[in-house]
Amino acid sequence: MLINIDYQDKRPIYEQITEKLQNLIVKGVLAENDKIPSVRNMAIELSINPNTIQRAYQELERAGYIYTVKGRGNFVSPSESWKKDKLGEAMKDFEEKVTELIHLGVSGDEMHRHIDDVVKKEGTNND
Amino acid sequence: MLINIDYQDKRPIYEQITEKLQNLIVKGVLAENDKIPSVRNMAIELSINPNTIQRAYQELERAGYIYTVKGRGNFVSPSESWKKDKLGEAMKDFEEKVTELIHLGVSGDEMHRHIDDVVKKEGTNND
DNA sequence: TTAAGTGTACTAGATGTTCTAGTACACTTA
DNA sequence: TAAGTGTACTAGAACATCTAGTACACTTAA
Repeated sequence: MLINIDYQDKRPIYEQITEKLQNLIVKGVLAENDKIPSVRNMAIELSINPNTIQRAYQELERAGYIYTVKGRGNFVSPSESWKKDKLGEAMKDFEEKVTELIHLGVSGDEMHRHIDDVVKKEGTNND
Repeated sequence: MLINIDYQDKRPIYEQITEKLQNLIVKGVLAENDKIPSVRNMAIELSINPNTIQRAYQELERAGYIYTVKGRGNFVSPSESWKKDKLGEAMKDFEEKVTELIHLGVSGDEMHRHIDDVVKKEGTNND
């Protein structure tokens, strides 16, 4: 089971699928040009309507994370097509969070320490 | 006009109001025990239904940002009642963003520099 | 006491989104 | 040709959002 749906989550199903596949791609779990499950297979696997999967795949294609070949299936795009956008977004979110933490009284030093912790943890886990 | 509504925004109106008032409180624009506009006044000011404002205020009260006195109005809660929760949330989001940036190939040093930039900028602007 | 302003609760209905259901068609591959 | 694929369309159920209107209890000040 590649992904799973949280029915407690208030967000629409297609958005959950979009986000989870995006994460798998960004984190490298799904490699470039990997084939992802077909609309129909994924629908059966998750017990939801194929149209809902299709919508998720359309969003992913629009955002550059996958590309579609009619009659063959959907495949993971090379990172060049999404990395730049994703990086811009993530950097903006990052700065917003830093601003928020400052207003909540967190010092720059404390944030520096947290970053080092995460870097150390992530460095040992993967890649 | 304390806040304004973005009708292009896909999120519901009551959520926009909740978020914007939350920001005003966190950033200290609205001080502790300040009275915020009444449900009816805010509804007139924003040209929307009073019920929608009421819902936003209910969310804010539930989250501890304001307190309600029947017959008198709504007031900004002292920061003790929300600061801890908000800090926990913000710290979790922060670490998630750091993780994401690592996967996108951003180094810890680069993040450190960004933090210092934001700290410098925010330090000169307010408080 | 009275009037104005406040929060709260409720019903009803319009609107838009999400999701399902079903069907159909064009393409690729074996 | 058959199986598997993406795509497009209509129709309707279910749900959340928002508006509209009404009513009631409370606080404050005239």
